[in-house]
Amino acid sequence: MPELPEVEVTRLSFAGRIAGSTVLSLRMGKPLRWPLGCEPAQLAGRTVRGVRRRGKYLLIDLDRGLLLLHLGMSGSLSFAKQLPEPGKHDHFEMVTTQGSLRLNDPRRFGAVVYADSEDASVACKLLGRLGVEPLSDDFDAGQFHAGLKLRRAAIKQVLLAGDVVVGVGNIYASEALFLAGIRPTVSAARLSRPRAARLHAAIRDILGRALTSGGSTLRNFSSASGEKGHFQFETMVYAREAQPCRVCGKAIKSLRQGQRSTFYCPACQKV
DNA sequence: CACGGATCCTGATGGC
DNA sequence: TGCCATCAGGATCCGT
Repeated sequence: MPELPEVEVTRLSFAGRIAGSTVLSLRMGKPLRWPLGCEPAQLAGRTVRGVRRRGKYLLIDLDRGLLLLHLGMSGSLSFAKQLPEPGKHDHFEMVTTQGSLRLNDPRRFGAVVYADSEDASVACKLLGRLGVEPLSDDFDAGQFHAGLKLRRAAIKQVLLAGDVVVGVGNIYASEALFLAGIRPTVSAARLSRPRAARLHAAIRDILGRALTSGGSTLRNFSSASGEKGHFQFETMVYAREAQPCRVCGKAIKSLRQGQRSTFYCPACQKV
């Protein structure tokens, strides 16, 4: 569910409310993708300084150490002064003096990992290979083009890999490529500079607009304060197979790339 | 070493 | 509240 916009919407929905709190207790449910990496009780008494985002990771800074949270495919957070009784898919909960933060993640592809610092090996392993932040000033069209030139794989898969640019998942990869008029199967290395520049602009545009719309809620995504996203109503190609293109009217097609479905307009998107 | 595939897990959906 | 196959927003690891 969560790509960059959903993760950022989540962050914005609780960062201000949890900042400055003191951790009272931590509870882990069924195993997530990786072990927590410390004894839960060890974190009691620490202060929450704030919440940052890097790619699709949320970084909860403590006065000593930090927690790295990933929502995987099906994760969502809730933060409230009082939360209802935990359900079967609630696998992490941190009670603080200002409220409780809970991860609900049916598929358990998500993760909560403690690191002593961002330089600790666990953190480096998870964050070290991440590409540039697409909504930051560091995301430069020229450098993006140079990065793509080194990759022969299909542009859609290079976007998903996250080592050139982070945060673009399966929905927004299809959407950005539609906006840029680029067929998802084109080799990244073969994109001309102007086409790479169009894609650069399209990624910023699509992620920015999705963020403004509160993200996409396909199944059950909501922010940590329970707000649903509504960008799913604005998609041009994603999950619209056989429906008419909103621009030219031709039927949207789908294909599989690396076990993921891709959607595109055969007329608007050029090889 | 860049790439493609298998893999982790549960739930929803649709065909039979 | 049938059974089975397929698919789902991610990303790491492994073999080539």
